[in-house]
This record gives sequence, C-alpha cells and structure tokens, in this order.
Amino acid sequence: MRYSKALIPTVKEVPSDAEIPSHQLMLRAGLMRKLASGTYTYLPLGWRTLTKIMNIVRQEMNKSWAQEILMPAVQPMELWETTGRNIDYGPTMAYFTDRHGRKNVLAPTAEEVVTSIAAGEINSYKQLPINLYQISFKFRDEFRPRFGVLRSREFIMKDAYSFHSDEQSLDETYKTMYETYKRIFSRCGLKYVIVEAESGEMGGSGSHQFTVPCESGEDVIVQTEDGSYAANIEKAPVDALPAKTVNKDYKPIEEIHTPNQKTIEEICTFLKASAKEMIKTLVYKSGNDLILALVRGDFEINPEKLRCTVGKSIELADEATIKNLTGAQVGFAGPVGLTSKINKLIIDHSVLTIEAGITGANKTDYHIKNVVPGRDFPLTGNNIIIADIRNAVEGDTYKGKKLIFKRGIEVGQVFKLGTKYSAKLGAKFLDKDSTEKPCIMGCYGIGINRIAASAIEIFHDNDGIIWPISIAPYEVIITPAGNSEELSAAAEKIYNELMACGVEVLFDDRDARGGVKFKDADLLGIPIRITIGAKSLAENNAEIKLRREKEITKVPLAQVKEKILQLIEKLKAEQNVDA
RNA sequence: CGGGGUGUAGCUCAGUUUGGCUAGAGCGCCUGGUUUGGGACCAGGAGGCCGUAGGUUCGAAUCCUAUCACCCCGACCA
Repeated sequence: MRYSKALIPTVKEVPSDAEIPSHQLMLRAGLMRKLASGTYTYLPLGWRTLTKIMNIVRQEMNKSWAQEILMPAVQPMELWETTGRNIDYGPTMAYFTDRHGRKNVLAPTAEEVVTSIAAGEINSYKQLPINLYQISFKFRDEFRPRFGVLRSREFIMKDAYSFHSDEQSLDETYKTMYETYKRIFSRCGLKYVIVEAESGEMGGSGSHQFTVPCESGEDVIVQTEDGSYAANIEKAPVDALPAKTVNKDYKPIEEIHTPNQKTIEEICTFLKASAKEMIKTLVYKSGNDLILALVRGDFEINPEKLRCTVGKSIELADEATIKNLTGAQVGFAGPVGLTSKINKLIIDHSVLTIEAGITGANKTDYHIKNVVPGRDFPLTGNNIIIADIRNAVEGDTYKGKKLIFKRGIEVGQVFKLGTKYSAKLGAKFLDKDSTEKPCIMGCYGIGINRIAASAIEIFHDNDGIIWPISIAPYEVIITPAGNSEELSAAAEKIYNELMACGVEVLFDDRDARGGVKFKDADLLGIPIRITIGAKSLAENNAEIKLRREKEITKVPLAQVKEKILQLIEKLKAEQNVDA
C-alpha cells in the first residue's frame, strides 16, 4: 500500500475523552473513530488488524474441527423468553419493536439461536459431537461504555457452541478448545493468564477465563504466589481465618442507640469501633426463600460464591422485604432472633473470628453489642451453613499460599453449559439405548476487538504502538528519507520485490520530511522498518530497524528482500510457542 | 438511575465570572517560496448560526428556562 493513497489519519494530540493507552493510540494512529458512545468506525488500519485476528481465530478453530456458520444479529424476543435470559440480561439487552409490534433482540450472544438450530437438525447421537462457531457483531446496551473498545456497545465476538451426547465428550471438546485458545492468543502475541471462573448467568459447571494482565483491565484476577492456582475474583477461594473459641463469659447483649447510622463505616465512626468487630448482615431472596448472609464488617459478600453455596440464583432483597422481615428500616438487620423467620442462614468463616461483636438490632436506629456467635445466634442447624462467601482481599491465603491480585482484560472464556439451553429449547437426540436426551453443551467466546486493544495495552511506548507481527496492520514499512529520484527508485524497487513475495508492505511515498515519516512509523507500530537515505544509498545499503528495538542494521540493497523474509519468519516463530 | 463536568474551526482548547468593536490561539488543511535523517520556516489564505429550541435585553458564546449529546465517579454488570 502506498501511504499517499491510504486513509491513515494520525493525530498528535490526544483526544480528551480517551484515558487508557489503547484507546488513545487507536485514535491517534488512525485505527478508528468514534461514532457515538460505545460505537466505533474501524478505518483501514484498524480493520486490517481485526481481520488478521479473525483469520488466526478462524484457522485455529477450523483446525480443531469447529465449523463456521453465521447467525442473525436480529433475533425474536420470544426465543429469549423461553430460556428466561431476557430477564437475566435485563436492560443490557438492546432490542427494537418492528412495524408489526414484534420485539427483536440485537444479539448479545447466540446460545438460543444455535440451540434451536440443533433442535431442528440434530436427531441422533451419530451426529454428535459437533462444534459450530461464528464471528459476528454483538450488541450490549452497556450501562456505561468506556475504555474505547474494551467495553463498547457493539463489538466483534467469536462464539462457538458444542453439542455432545455425554459428559466425557464435552470434557474432550472443552479441553480441545482450551488448547485452541492457547494457540490463538499465543499467535496473536499476547501474554495471558488462564484463570478459573464462575459461569454466572451462562449456567453450567465449569469455566476458564483467558485474561491479559494489565493496569487498565476491568477484571481482577487472583493467583497464589507460586502461580500454581489462578482464579478471577468472583471465584477465588480463601482459607478460613483462625476462628476464636468462646472461652470466657461475655457480657450479655446490650442495645445501643445508633440514630441514622446505617453503613458499617458510619457505625464504626459513631461507636469508635473497628469494622472487624461488626457482623454485616445482608438479606437475599432466592425465589420465595429468604436467605440471611453474614460476613465480618471489613469484608464484602461475594454474590457468586453465595449463589454457589445456596445452589440457586439469588438477588438482594428489596426494601419492603427487609422491613417486613426485620421490622426495621434497611441498615439495622442482625442475625439475633431472626433465624426462625428465614429459610437459610449462610455464615462466612470470617464471622467466627469475632468473639463479641456488634450487629443490627432489627429495630430502627438501634444496634446491639456483645453479640457472641454461637451464644446469641446458632452456628449449627439444618438450614445453617458456614462457608466461604466473601471476596478475597490482600493478605488472604489459599491452601496456605499468599494470594496476589492483578488487573486484567478478559479476552476469552470457555464454559461447560450442560443442558440448560438444550432442555428448554428441545435440542434432544436419540441415544444408543433408544432414549431421548437433551444435548450436553459447551460454549466458547473470544472478544476480537479486545485482543487488539489488549495487545496495545501491553505493547506500546511513548512513541506509539508496538504490534506483534501476526496482528500488525502491515508487516513492513518503507520510509525513504529524502526525495531524490534515485532514492525513490530504490525504495520503489524494494517495495515491488517485497510485494511480489506476498509481504504486507506500507510504502511511505509521501512528500514529507524524514522526521514526519519516522514519527508516524513509530506511532503506527509496524514491526519492521526499512529506511533508505542519501547516505545509505551512496553505500548501496538500506537500514533495517525493528520497532521494538533501538539498533539499526545496514543491509546491502540486493539482500534486503532475503533479510526481510527471514526476519518475518523469525518474528512469527516467536509467537507460536503454544502452536 | 444517582452525583459531578463539558458542548466555541477538522483536532486540542481560550473567551462565559462582570452581556458591548468584525469570536480567538495552537495543531491540521489550501497557495507560493525556502527546506528535507526524528513531527521545519516565511508569506498569504480557506474554514464557526458558539450543541439545539425558546426567553430576557437596544444588544447574548456570555444571563434565564427547557432539551439533546458526550465524558468522569458510583450503584454491582458477564
């Protein structure tokens, strides 16, 4: 490509609404422009990178016997109502009403559609397993789009769905996809961490997340210090803190007047107490069941862990339910005297570190102190579970190993889904034993745009992007420094030679000063730069420089082609460690 | 949805407090010239209903009302 003909609108100034490096650089290097909040137009360079990522994904998926299909972005709302996921997604789901009054969902994902395909086309175990995928736009009406393409309302996702006749087959494909993902992210040049994850709303039994560690990531990942275990914060288990045993007589419970002190922080300040003495009490609902969850005041309840402990989906109780249960305003709930009115009491291990604590009195504007777990509310019983239901924090251990926290960008996730969708949508097959069974499913997602953005997050410097060669918009940029006819002719010759070899070359043929071309080349992040100047031309040399390195190598003009081909091979090979 | 902020040239922003010449700067763009290895210089030039709609006033970018868009923080979203 000739630079003079290309639309590569680089800018010097950083747009004011871009905060993280990838967002700033994608705008500055002319990869994309914003159309509206959370929606972007990809310009030629940005689209070339996305195309290259998609091709890598496609190649590796095909290699693993997945078959590419394309499903509609517009899906009938009825389909979502059958699985109830319209409610799970809630306002995040974008939809429109058509002229006939039908509601149409702009697909945030495609489990329902692909399962209905399976329902129609899969009849026998002989057709299984099968793995179908697509690469397409997805839509989510995010409550707050941000960080450029990291959280946008419209994005490109590779989503794959596998169907199986038994668990073992699912495990095999899950493992295959896991390995496929490793190859994909390695080929894209990313440094990633694989963490155990919760499957959350997706339903199902097992999940791993592929995460690129970096400062601007929105996910928190937790690793043991020896690296032997990693999970995201929703999942990360913690060792129980040493429990205190009750070994003396504590004073009886005493009511204290705490007018309008509702949050842990307010009460601590008001009573000059530590949050470690507080028993935080939260009321959850699961269907018609009421669940009381207790955690020490300085910790946070982890809703995912709580959901797993309960075994059913849960939600925070509304104000009316809490008032009805406790007889008090929200903010004064406590476990004492409440256990007979609820269906389940879930106590976090941390509560057992409290000898005599403070908690709500179930009476507006009152708390109680000298509350002894085991004395003033039961720790054992039919509906009482002591479990790990809090978020891991700095200082926690798991299996005795210190936990380390990092931020990261989620670029992919694999799930074992089970039969949640197939059962509801009638995706059944006839097994060997002539019984009809729902397909067992897995699903596997990759955020294409996030791969591009996270690559920039981890590979950039003050001058611009430093693309891994596999996803760089061009492999080589030629920057003639000077504009004599001999010089242009020499550059042109190299350009033609490399093009003939199938190398992706950007030829900076603009009538600009050297400095301008160098600055743009650095900003764009093309991995290999070939420069010819008057001096080097006189010596019959060209200069070759890698974007990521400082050194410049002089190479005789006649050998440039060979040298470049070798370099490209070498750089690509570096990224194929998992292939 | 709650709290805060911003809308002025293609981009980044002054000007608004205290209403008053023809609305400004830098970058970018066009013309001519000098330059040409790390974002050159000189001269000339194009480009704005001051987000939108009302209102107050002799007079509004500036004051008032409404509305829209965008950004930041937070409610717990996979």
